[in-house]
Amino acid sequence: MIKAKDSYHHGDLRHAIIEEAKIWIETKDISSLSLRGIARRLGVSHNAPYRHFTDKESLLVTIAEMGFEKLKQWLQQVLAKNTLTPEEEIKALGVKYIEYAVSNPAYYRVMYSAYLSDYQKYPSLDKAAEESFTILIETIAQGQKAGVIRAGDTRELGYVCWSLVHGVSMLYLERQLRSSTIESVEKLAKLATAMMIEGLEVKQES
Amino acid sequence: MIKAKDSYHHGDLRHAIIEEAKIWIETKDISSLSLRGIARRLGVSHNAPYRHFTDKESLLVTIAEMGFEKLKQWLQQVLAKNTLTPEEEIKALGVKYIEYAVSNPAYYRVMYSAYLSDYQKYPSLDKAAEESFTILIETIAQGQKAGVIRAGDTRELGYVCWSLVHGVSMLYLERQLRSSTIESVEKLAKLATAMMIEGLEVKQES
DNA sequence: TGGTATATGTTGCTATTGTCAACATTTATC
DNA sequence: GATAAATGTTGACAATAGCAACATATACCA
Repeated sequence: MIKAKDSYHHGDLRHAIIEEAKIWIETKDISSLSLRGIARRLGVSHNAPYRHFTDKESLLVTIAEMGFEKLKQWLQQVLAKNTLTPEEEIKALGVKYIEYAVSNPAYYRVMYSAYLSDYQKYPSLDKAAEESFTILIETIAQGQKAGVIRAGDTRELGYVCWSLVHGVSMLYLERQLRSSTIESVEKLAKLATAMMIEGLEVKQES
Repeated sequence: MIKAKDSYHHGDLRHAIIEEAKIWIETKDISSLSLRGIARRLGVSHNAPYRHFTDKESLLVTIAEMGFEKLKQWLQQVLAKNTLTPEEEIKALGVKYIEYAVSNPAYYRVMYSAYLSDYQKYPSLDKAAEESFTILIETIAQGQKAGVIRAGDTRELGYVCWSLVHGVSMLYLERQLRSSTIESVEKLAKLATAMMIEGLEVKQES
């Protein structure tokens, strides 16, 4: 979205900056992202972005927050079905999580890219991240209450699940999984979550 | 290691640069790393590092390679015991992997920090990464041969294990696991690998 | 309707960085 | 001991983040 040549005001610069940043991060990478570069592409002056974001980091924080918001929505879609057992739900959440990361690489990279290691500095970002994690935690807790998921610190079990899907997502996005396609990640996601569930289930005495 | 004030040559600048970079990445973060900053701290001119590294990326590549070398050594220590069952071995590899990441944050961050997404560009780095992964793969393959680990694409099973331990490592290093200490990660590592093994084991008919 | 405050954009500046080229000094080699 | 190679320095340029001062459009209010 380039500024109309003759108008002084862009009209929706804030939004345009965010979109352009997402495209940049998706097609190039986050480390090369520059506010001036974005401004140039949008046909505005090099300082125009500073009217909408106090600095580069604040743009990234905004994008990360949007990303967590969207992730939360994706995960909530899984729960909305309301026809799944707790185990199926956890599995479906895991698969959905990876699908989200694969489908929204720019968001996911910003959310977890070490550029924002200090989440504490941004309470609203911290809250957004925690809220999407809470969806998983509560589902696990329900499974525990129903007696189908192993007892133990719910948050810790949640960390294990989260680590798994985060690992798959990151390794895929950073191209560490050799010659992997979207389809093969999808397959990997199903395998990984299926295996994880076995570790989560209550064991029968044999 | 600062240069002796009166000597023209540093003596071991290449090594000093690497060490300084590791300290920087450990105490600050990778995105703020600068060659000029390192040179300044070492008391040499801003261009001295270019006699040892063609550019900033090549320094990072060197560090990443060293990191994979060291990781390989850590993992091989587990196999060296030679007293474990395949399942125990896989579990121990997972725990060791996370211990490595936690104990060598600078290495681990450089190895997986998205600054080097193009591993293909650096064959020796690519090779080093693949070699440490191979240790896991071969252990899983042995377990499959022994009939204790589930059948299936060995590499894919390896990806699942790797994703899990990578996820734990990254989330810890990027401070996403709230109020977690080294001890709590250690505990998390054991739980995660124990759960993973249950997903890997061959199922008895019940 | 007109006038002023506010939001939004621009221009120009400084400091920092990566990197190149040219030059200096030391060390190695024959 | 002379010359080549390795290592370090100085000085440049371009790009970037971000500040300050200024310009223009828009919103709002009497």
